[in-house]
This record gives sequence, structure tokens and C-alpha cells, in this order.
Amino acid sequence: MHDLELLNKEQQEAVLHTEGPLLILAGAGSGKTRVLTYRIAHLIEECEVYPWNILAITFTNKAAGEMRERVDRIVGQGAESIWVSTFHSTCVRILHRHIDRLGYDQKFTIYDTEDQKTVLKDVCRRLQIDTKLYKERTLLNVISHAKNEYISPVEYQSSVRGDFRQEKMAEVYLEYQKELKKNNALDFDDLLVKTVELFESCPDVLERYQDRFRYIMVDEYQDTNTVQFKLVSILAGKYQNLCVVGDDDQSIYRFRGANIENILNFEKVFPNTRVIKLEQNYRSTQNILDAANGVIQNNISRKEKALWTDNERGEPVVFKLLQSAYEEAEYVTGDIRKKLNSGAAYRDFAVLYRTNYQSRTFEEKFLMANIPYKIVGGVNFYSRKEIKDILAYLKTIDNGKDDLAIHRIINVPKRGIGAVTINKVQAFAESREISFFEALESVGEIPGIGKALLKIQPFVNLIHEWRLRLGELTLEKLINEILERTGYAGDLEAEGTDEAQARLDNIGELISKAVTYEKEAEHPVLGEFLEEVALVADIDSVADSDDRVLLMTLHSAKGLEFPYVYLAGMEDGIFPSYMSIAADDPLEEIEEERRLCYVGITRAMKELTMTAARIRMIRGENHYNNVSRFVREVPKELLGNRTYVPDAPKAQEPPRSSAYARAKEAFRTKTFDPKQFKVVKADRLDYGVGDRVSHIKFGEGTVLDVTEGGRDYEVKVEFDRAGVKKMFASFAKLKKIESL
DNA sequence: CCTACTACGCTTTTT
DNA sequence: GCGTAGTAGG
Repeated sequence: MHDLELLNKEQQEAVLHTEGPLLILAGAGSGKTRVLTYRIAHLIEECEVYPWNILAITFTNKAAGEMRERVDRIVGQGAESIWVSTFHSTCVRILHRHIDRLGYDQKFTIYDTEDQKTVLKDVCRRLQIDTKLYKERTLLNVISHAKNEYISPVEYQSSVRGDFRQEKMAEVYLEYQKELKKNNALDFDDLLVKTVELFESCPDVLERYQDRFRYIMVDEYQDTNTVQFKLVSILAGKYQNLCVVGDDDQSIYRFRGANIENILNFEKVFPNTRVIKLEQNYRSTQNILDAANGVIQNNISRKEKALWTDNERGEPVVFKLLQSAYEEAEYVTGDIRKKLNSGAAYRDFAVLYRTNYQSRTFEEKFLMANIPYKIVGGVNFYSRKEIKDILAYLKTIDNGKDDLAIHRIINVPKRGIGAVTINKVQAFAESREISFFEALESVGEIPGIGKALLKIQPFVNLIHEWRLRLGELTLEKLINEILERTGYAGDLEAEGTDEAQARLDNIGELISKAVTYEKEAEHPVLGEFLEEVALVADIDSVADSDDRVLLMTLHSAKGLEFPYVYLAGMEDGIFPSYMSIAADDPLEEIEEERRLCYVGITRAMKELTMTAARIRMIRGENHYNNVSRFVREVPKELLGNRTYVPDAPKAQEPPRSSAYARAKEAFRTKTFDPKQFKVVKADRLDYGVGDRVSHIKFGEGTVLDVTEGGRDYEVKVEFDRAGVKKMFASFAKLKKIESL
């Protein structure tokens, strides 16, 4: 066996403990991926376990790919028959074979968030639900949450009897689910739910997979939700060889249903669990680690642990407060340049932020400074309009039941099939209880269809033709034919704009992805390609080989490491986000934000820089935020002297330049109207986001937001008794009672 | 049936 | 500030 000597005592223990439940509490940078790969190698080579009896589950395809690669390197033979994949792709693979047992067609489609919204809108219209009263977003959250907790529409309905609002939402959930089934579609959450359903209702199928996956390993276990837990525990039910690796301090997906109880209660659910803690960090300097510990120890609900390292103390952590987001980006760019000059490579840097929109300023600066970068996240490649259009064609050719896909392309490019015609077809389909596409196929029988027949017929014929020729056409040829014969490419070319060209380029990229797929797959089929494409996250496309600075959200950065890390936008209201400050349970939400901060800090190997901006433009308005409480939680002695942290934020005298800069900023972004200056605008406020203030009428409250209005500061306060109020600072005469 | 304009609402984080 | 949804006019 390969040198177990390379592992420390705890790591070795984890590798050697192969039988029975095992919980590995692995701190950041403690070498858990290494343990997992060695463990797999050990199982195969020393314990005579067949490779196909091993299932390793990760969260992203990228992580799966990396693990596979590392396993390949140390396992001589049979590595390819180990299942290393994400929860979602594991489920897709299983469902693909057995979903007919649940009454679905095996050629199901996967709906992304946009598709979900379309269905939901439709459902709301049919149920005559006012989408102003029931926000689309809320409804989707409710549905997703129910699914994550493995609550069916019927169960949900009976659990909320008596609450009118929730009853309504239950109705939506029920109807939404019906619609999905009708379209032979599953959303992301369904992939997990349906797999568990399958196992619960078909013991024979379950046993087959239990026997197949005798050894199961789950990475990033702290981010599993209830269904995922159910899935894993049901699969491991027979042999009990379940090894999970996680770190409660890095649990950052509560909003998505991740259930921290899964890790905290693991030992209760699996008696005889062996618990191993990996506490030695191999990644970061002592300073970075101390900063991380300083922050995370402010969380109350966590398992106590002590990360330590043999690494050197390293450079001090840097905090830099800048005037604006613009200057923030400029500072980071300059700092990167400096380090590049002393030998660092582009790929050594990552800029991490809380929200995707923060990437824009950095992008601009990097472009100007000629620094190659890659933005991870934001709009997923596969959610771009042109890509979704082409995919909708492919879905229609592959699965005639997906009404959504057909609706999307029936008139794209323009064929003169408008809303009136579509409604007629829809009504006809509903009256006959057939799918939309089937209705199109018998367009001749639709009453009052008129001339539209001549427009629909050729479209249907085209789809039919492609279906027939599916066997002989490669994906590349098929997509090219779609582009040519529908006029899709022609339209874009005719447009001649840069944007149209970018769209064409994107489609080109889709084609090359299709080509790669066909080259790599054993038996390439359209349906499988579509499945694969549906489950791609943006982070998956990050190759270690390209030498670029990476820009991404803190969430996307989980599991990665970089020599130089910048945490940008360290401001209360940005990070922690105002949503968490204003939440019903701010304590818990802020603890989640703090874990996110911990994840961010621990990505850094050599140097960590945190930055904040005094003034930040959000949605065209200037915001004045306090320096993030997380910065203040970093022990002072760790911060270098280039650093400036205001002690009591907003209480002290502002630097002279700031009022001027602010005026300039306001002038630059707002139309200057002298009449507006009737109210005397306070030069600056002595309170900021997160501070406690009192109001003569409303009593005490917490400041949620401070916005630059034209003539005054607009302050949003959540009062303990009076609720949330927006008011002008000069009238409100708020008094600060305590700062954070 | 399509296009152009206006109003509104929205932003956490993602498989 | 931006994108989308809804509406009016061609």
C-alpha cells in the first residue's frame, strides 16, 4: 500500500476503519480529500473490496472529478467502476433505470429554476392566485423546503389545515407537482425525493443498490439536507458501512435545507459510530488560522474543536478600508499586480465576495489592468437564453411530453405563431387530455385554427424528421441543422451586434461540449447529454490548468484553496447580508454568515486580505455601511499596520476627505438639483447598519439600512414594537443607544 | 401578430 | 440600475 506514513495518526485511523459507521470531523484544510482517496485505495487493495461496491458522493461535479482523478492515480485497476458523483447525478443514474416504477417515463427531463418559475406562474394563473400576495419566490421556497424535508404535497396539505395562507400554498404545491408529472419532468429536489420514494416503494430495487454500494462515503456532509440523509442512510441500511466527512463550522447551505442535525445526531442514528477528529491544518499560516478561529469562536452552537498547524506564522492579515467599491477593486488589482511582479501566478489569487453583483467592479478593473480572470457563477452557462433555446429543441426532439420546451421554441425564431394560436392549441390539448406537442401533431382537427395550420405543420414535420434521423445524426450535426434550418443562426448573424456574436459564440461552445460528450461517452445518446448538461454547476468548469485570477462568491469557494485570498465587501449589510440581520432569527442566520466567513478565511494559504468600502452603490443608491463585525472579530494583533479598523464605527470624526468625496460621488451619480438642498442634510450619521437606535415615537429598534437620498439620508429601522419604518434622518432624530 | 414603450420590483447564497 | 412583464399602437 502507498505510504500510510504520509498520513498523520488520525488520518491513518480513518483510512483503516473500514467496517461500520464512521464520522470524520474534518476541520478546514485538514486533508479530508486525501483521507477519502486513501481510504478507497485501502478498501480495494487491502480489504479486497470490489471497486463497483464503492460509492463516493460529493457536492459538485468538480469535486467528484478531482476525487476520481486522485483515486485513479493511486488505485491500480478498476478505479473507473467506482461511483464517484454528486448526489444529483447519482440519483439521475438510478432514476434513469427505474423511474418507470413510479409511473414516470424513463426519458424524463430536469427542470432548472427558470423552468420551475414558468410552471409556477402557470399554476398560479390557473388557480387564480394573486402573485402579489403569494410571491413566486416564496412559493418556490416553500415547495423546495417541503421536498428537502421529504414532505409530499398531500402530507403538506394535511399538516397545514386551518391556516388559509398555507392551505393555498399547499394547493399550489399539489398542482405544481401534477404539472411536472404531466410534463414528465423532475426539478432538482425531485431527483432526490423520487429516488428515496423509489427505494421506499420497491424493496427489490433498494436491495439491489444496497448490495451494490456496500461502502458509501459522503463528502461535505454538513451540507446534506433531510432527503439526502434519508437517501444515504437507507442505502447504507443493510451493511452499515457509511463514512461521512464534514465540518459543522463549514455548514453554509441552511437556506437550501441543509440540516446541521445530520452531523450533530449522526451518532444517535448510527449506534457504534466511530468518531475521528482531524484537527491539524496543512493549508494555512498560523496567522490565517488564528483569524479564522477568532471569528468562528463567536458562534455559540458548534462542536468545540481546536484547529492547529505546524506552519509558520506568515504575513499579518490585512484589512483595508477604501472609499468606494471602485477604489476597493483598484486596491485589489494593484496588490495583485505587485505580487505578480514578485513571482506569483494569476491562478494563485482568488477574490471572494458575498453576492454575485459585486463581481462587476472587479471585472472592470481587471479588464483595464489586463489581468486574466474568470468569474465563477452568476448566470450559469446553461441558463443563457440562446443555450436554453437550443436545448429546448433538443428536449423536444428527445421527449415530446415536455410542454415547456415546446412552448419555448414554438415561435423561436419567429414563425408567426402567436399567443392566440397557442391558446387554441392549448385548449385543444386540455380537452383531449393530450400533450401540447400531440395537439400540434393533430393540428388539422383544431377548430378555428385557420391559417396557423400552415405555420405549425412545417414545424411539426421538422421535429418529426429529426426524431427519425436521431440514430444517424451526431449531436454536432443535429445542433448545426437546427441552427440552419430554423433560421436561428441566420437571425443572429443578421443582427450583427456584439451581443448577437456573443450568443453565436456561446452556441459554438455548446457544440464543442456536445462533441466532447460524444467522444467520451460509451453510448452517446441525446437524453443522457441533456441530463448531464442539466446538472452542471459553474464551478465545474474551472480547470486548474488555466492561469487566471478567480472571482466568485464565498459559497462557490467552498472546498478550494488559494495562496492569496481577498475577501471583498466586508461591510455589515453586505457581509453579513442585511437579509440575515433583518431575519426573524438573526442569531442563527448571522451564525451561518459567520461560518461562511470562516470558509472564506480558511481558503487562504499564504496571505489573506479583507477589504471594505465606505460608500457602496447598490441599485443606483449610495449605501454607508459599517465595517463588518467579522473584521472586528479578527484578533487585533494579527492585523498588520497597513490596516485600519475603526474602533467604534461611525462614532469617530470622519477623515476630512470623505465628505468631499461623498459630495463628489453624489454629484456624479445623481442629477444635481439645487432646489433639493432645502433640508439640512447631516454631514454624517453617528449610527450605521446594525446599530441600536431609539426614536421618540417608535421606541427602540435596529438599523437595517442607510441610504443616500438626494437631500437626506434615508434610514430603514426595524423597531421592536412598531415594525420596519423608512424615514429621513433629519426628521427622525434617531439616537444611537449602542453600537454592535 | 409583432414591436416599442413604460412601470415595477427586485437581489443573498446554488445543486 | 437593470431586466422583465404588461400594455398600447402599428
